[in-house]
Amino acid sequence: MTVTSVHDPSHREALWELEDAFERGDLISVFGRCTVSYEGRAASDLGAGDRLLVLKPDGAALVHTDEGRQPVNWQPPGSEHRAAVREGRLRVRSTRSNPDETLTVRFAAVDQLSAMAVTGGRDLTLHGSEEDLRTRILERPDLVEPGFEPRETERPSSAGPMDVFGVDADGTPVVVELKRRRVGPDAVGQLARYVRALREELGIEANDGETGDADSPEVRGILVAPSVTDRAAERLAERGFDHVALEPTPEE
Amino acid sequence: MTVTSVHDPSHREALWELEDAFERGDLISVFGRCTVSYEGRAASDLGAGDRLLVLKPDGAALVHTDEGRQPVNWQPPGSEHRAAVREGRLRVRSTRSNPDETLTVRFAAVDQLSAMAVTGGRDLTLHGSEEDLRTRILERPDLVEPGFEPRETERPSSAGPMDVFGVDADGTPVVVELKRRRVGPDAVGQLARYVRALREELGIEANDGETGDADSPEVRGILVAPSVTDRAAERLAERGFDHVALEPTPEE
DNA sequence: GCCTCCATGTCGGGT
DNA sequence: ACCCGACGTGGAGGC
Repeated sequence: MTVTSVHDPSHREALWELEDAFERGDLISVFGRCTVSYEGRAASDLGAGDRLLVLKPDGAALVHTDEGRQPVNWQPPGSEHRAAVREGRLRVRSTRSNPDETLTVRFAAVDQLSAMAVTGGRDLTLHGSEEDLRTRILERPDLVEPGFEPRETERPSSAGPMDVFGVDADGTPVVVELKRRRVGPDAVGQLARYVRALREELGIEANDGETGDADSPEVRGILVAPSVTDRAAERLAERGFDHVALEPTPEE
Repeated sequence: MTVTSVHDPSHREALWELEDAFERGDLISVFGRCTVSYEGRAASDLGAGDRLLVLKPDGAALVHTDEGRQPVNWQPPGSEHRAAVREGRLRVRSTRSNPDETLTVRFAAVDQLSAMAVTGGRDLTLHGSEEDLRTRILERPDLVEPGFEPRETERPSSAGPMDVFGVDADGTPVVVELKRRRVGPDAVGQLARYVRALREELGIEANDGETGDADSPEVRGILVAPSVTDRAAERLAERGFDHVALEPTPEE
C-alpha cells in the first residue's frame, strides 16, 4: 500500500496530486479552508471554514467538519469527481445524474492532501439485526408464545411481504412483525396493513377494533420488539394486537 | 490553521501524535491497515484491510473504506477517544455510554496520520426541505386547492403534530401532510393517523373508506408531495384522501 | 430522558 | 429503473 501526501501544496500542485489519485483510484483525504455548495435534490451553501474532504474511487464525496457523524455536505457513490483551478483556487466538483446533483468544493487553501490505494477486507459481519431476530424466532417459536407455529417468512401480501406468517395454538392465522429496537406507532401501522391484507385475502370481515369487535379477530397480529412506546402500545390495544418483548440477540 | 502530519510512523510515534491531537481538539485522519470491531446496540467485526479512520473532537469516529457514503463502522458524537499500543499494534478505541458502545480499531500499520485544528463556517443554508414546502403553502394556500385556508401548523393531536391544519372552501376541516419528495404508503398511514385522531377529537364517526362511506368524510386528508407511488395512490383512494402534486420549491 | 418525525437520509433486495 | 422497508439509521425539537 502506498500513500501519497503533500503538505501546504499550491493549488496547482494539489490539482496534479488529485488528478493522479483519481487516475490510480485512491481514497483521498484533503484538509483545507473551503466553501461548499450543493445543488440537486435540494440546494445548500456553506461559507468558508476548515474542513475535511474525503473523495472515494466509487464516486462518493464527503465534506466533514469537526462535529457530527454526518458529513455537512456529500455526494453519493456513482458520482464523478473532477478537479480544476479556477480563479486561483482549487475547485473540486462531484456530479452525478439521476437525479442531477452537483457538489462543489472551492478551496481557499489546501493544508494537507493524502491519497492511498486501499485493498481488501470488505467482509463485515454484523450480529443483532432484524434477521437475527427472525432466526431466533424460527428456532424457538415459543418465544413468541406457546404453541406458535411459523409457516412462512416474507410471505407476500397485497400490502407487501410480512416478516413471519404462522398459526397460533388454536390454529388462528398470525402475522408477526419484527423490529430490532424499540418501536413507535409506525410499526403498528405496518402490522395493521399486513393483517388487513391477510383478512381481505382470507375473506374475513375487517376488524380494526374501532368499528368492529376486537375480541375475536380471525387474523391475529403480533409485534415482536424489545419494547414499544406508549402511543404504539395504545394503537396495538386499539387494533387488538399483541406485543412480545424480545431482543434480537439473547441477553448475555 | 496548523496541520500536523506524519508519514509511516511507528506505532509509538502515531500514539504520541494522536494523544497530542486529542489534546488540541484536532480533526484527525488516519490511513492504515486495520481491523475493526464494534460492540453495543449490535456487534460487528471487520477483517484486516486498508481504511481511513476519522476522529473528531466531539467524539465522533468514522471508519471509511473505499466504497459507500456510509462509514463501515463508526461511533456517534459524545464518545471518548483513547489510543494505546497493545501487542505491538496501535489500538484506537472510542467508547460511550447510554447506550454502552465500543468501537475498536487495531492498526497493523499506520501509513499516514494528519491532524488539523478546524474553525469556523458552520452556517449551512439549505433550500428545498419540507419546511420550504410548508412556507410555500402558507404563502399560497391556493396551491393546495382553491379556497383552502390554513389555520395552524404543527397542530397537536393524539397521533402527534400534523403538518398543516385548515379548512376547505366548504369549511370542512382538512389535515395536510407534507412530503418533500415522492412518497410511499407510509406517508398515507401517517396522514390517516392524523385524520383519525382529529375525527375522534371532533366526535366524528370513523370513516376509513372500508367500513364506511368514503364520499363524505367530515375530516379531509390531503397529501402534498411531488408524486406518490402506485400503492400509495391506492391507499389514498381507499381512505378517500387527496393528493396534490407540489414541489418544495417552484420549478425554475 | 422519552417520544415524534424529518432527512439531499443511505442501502440492499425484489420486481 | 422504481418500489419498498431496514438501519448500530442520525439529528432536531418538544415535553
